[in-house]
Amino acid sequence: MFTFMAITKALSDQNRVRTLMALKDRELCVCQIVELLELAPSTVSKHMSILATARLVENRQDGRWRYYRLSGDDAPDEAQEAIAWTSKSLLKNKKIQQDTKRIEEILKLDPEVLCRTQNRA
Amino acid sequence: MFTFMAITKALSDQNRVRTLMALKDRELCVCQIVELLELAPSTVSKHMSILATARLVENRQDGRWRYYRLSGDDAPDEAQEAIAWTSKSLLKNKKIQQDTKRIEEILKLDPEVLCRTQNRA
DNA sequence: ATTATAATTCGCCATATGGCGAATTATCGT
DNA sequence: ACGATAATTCGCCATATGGCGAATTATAAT
Repeated sequence: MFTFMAITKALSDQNRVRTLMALKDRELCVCQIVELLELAPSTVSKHMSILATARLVENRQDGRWRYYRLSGDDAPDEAQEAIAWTSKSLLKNKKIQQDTKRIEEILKLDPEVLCRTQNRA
Repeated sequence: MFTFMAITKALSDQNRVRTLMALKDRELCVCQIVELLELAPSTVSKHMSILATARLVENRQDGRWRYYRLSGDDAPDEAQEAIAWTSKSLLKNKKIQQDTKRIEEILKLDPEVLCRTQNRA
């Protein structure tokens, strides 16, 4: 029950769902997600930790960057099925498709340059 | 997106999820759900309206009683799949199984008597 | 070593949410 | 018609949540 509720709570915020869908075909580092959602890095970080606690995403560290990706076979069945259900439900969604296009633009940018401007007060 | 978020928000509360699972094999009137969750009728009513807005449940009126049931084929695919995913995820869950037993007891009681005590201040 | 910087953690604020009881609405039984 | 009553709506309160900026941590580059 705890696992299941962690998943539904994680999915109950639109920005977290957008993030999850953004990770469908690729991994992204935090500053790329910041760019997509247009939120403060601290906010995105909190969102990612909620998604990670629900086992919907995993991450790897590469130097100063941390890359997030959708969880794979090692995640609980509930989480994998949640991802599948979410993907299926939102595949044709307009906002998600817009995000996909936006991500393509973001990926063209140099991450060095992208992050540079975000973390300053 | 709005439809999807309505569903995930509806599922993000444990009492609403318990209610949904309680409706798996039968319809229940509000006072029976009150008895199961041990919440005030007004609280349960609010929960039911959130579930109904998400199209996860439907209801019919029978005199003074209103019976809620899981949505069927007329509900959006997303809702039907949400119900299926939730059921599958929680089928073996202990708390849900306890609820099922409790409901069997509640169904033995006369609804007239059951409701009588609930709505008084 | 020192500086720069990607990400997280912390402290705070505004709003959303879940809970209750009182009041209201609608239906049933007399 | 009138009182009883199942359910909802309303008004309120306490807590949870999502947001930000400042401070902290950890790594990279000089």
